[in-house]
Amino acid sequence: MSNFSIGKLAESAGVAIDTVRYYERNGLLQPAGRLASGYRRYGEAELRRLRFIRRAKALGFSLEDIRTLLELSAERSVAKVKRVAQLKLADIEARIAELERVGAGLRKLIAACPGHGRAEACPILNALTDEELH
Amino acid sequence: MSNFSIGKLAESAGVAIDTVRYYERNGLLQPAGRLASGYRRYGEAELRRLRFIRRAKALGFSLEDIRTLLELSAERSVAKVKRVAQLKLADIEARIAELERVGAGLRKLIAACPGHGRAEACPILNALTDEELH
DNA sequence: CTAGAGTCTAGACCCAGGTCCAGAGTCAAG
DNA sequence: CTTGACTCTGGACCTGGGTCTAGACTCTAG
Repeated sequence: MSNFSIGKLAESAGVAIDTVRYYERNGLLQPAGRLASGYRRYGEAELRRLRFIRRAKALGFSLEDIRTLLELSAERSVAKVKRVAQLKLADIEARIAELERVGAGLRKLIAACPGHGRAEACPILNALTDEELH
Repeated sequence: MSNFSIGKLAESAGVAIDTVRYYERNGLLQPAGRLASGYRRYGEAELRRLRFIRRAKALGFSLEDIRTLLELSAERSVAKVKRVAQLKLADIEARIAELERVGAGLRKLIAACPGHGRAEACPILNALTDEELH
């Protein structure tokens, strides 16, 4: 262990090989060490870092956010990490609120639609056609 | 009224001129009538249609969805319109649920983070680094 | 008539986050 | 040694919903 190819790394972390190279190009992973042949070699540290990225993505962070988190993690800035997480949470909550708003509008229209009859009686079509919408 | 340029149409509907042409290219608007000069000319019907598109977008429909809605609207299929709306609502609700899940995870980590001290004591960093995350 | 505003087209470019490709070189098993 | 799997590179391509550009033409107010 602790000395494996990009294929093994990718498989262990559950991402595609191209993704690993993409992350390297974009500064999320340090440039990997190379064999004489030019093949990349990885150790446990890179695997941990790649898994960190995958988990952060699952928590809703963008790759840009994750670059920041990795820096903060390296400098062990707990306060800043917490702040970044709070901003991301606020962002997620805002997106939920917007979807709730839109969903509520749609739900109301659906409830009022008989589902048959004249198009003019369909509140959904009317909402899309009429002048006022919220 | 009922005979205006693309600029007037775009302004009346609250979209950009390029967007009007983009919609035409992508089948959301019928190819417009033309003057001898090649300039597009529009009437009230196109304005209504463009506003329909704008409102549907505000309700969370994709342009693909809207193409469908416009067809259904033309054939006055109230039942199908309602079905499309229900599918979209289900989609929105699923997105909300996913964001709720992610937000809850993040909120828990933030609440448990003291915001200072050793990096090892930061549950956010730990969650990103440790083996298990749901 | 002229200046300035409006419009035309095809096609490039933007965002994020990858994915895929060709052509060449390398590694490991048998 | 051979064969098949693996890896390398740079660059093109993808999604969705537009946005912008260049260069040419047209329309309108004064």
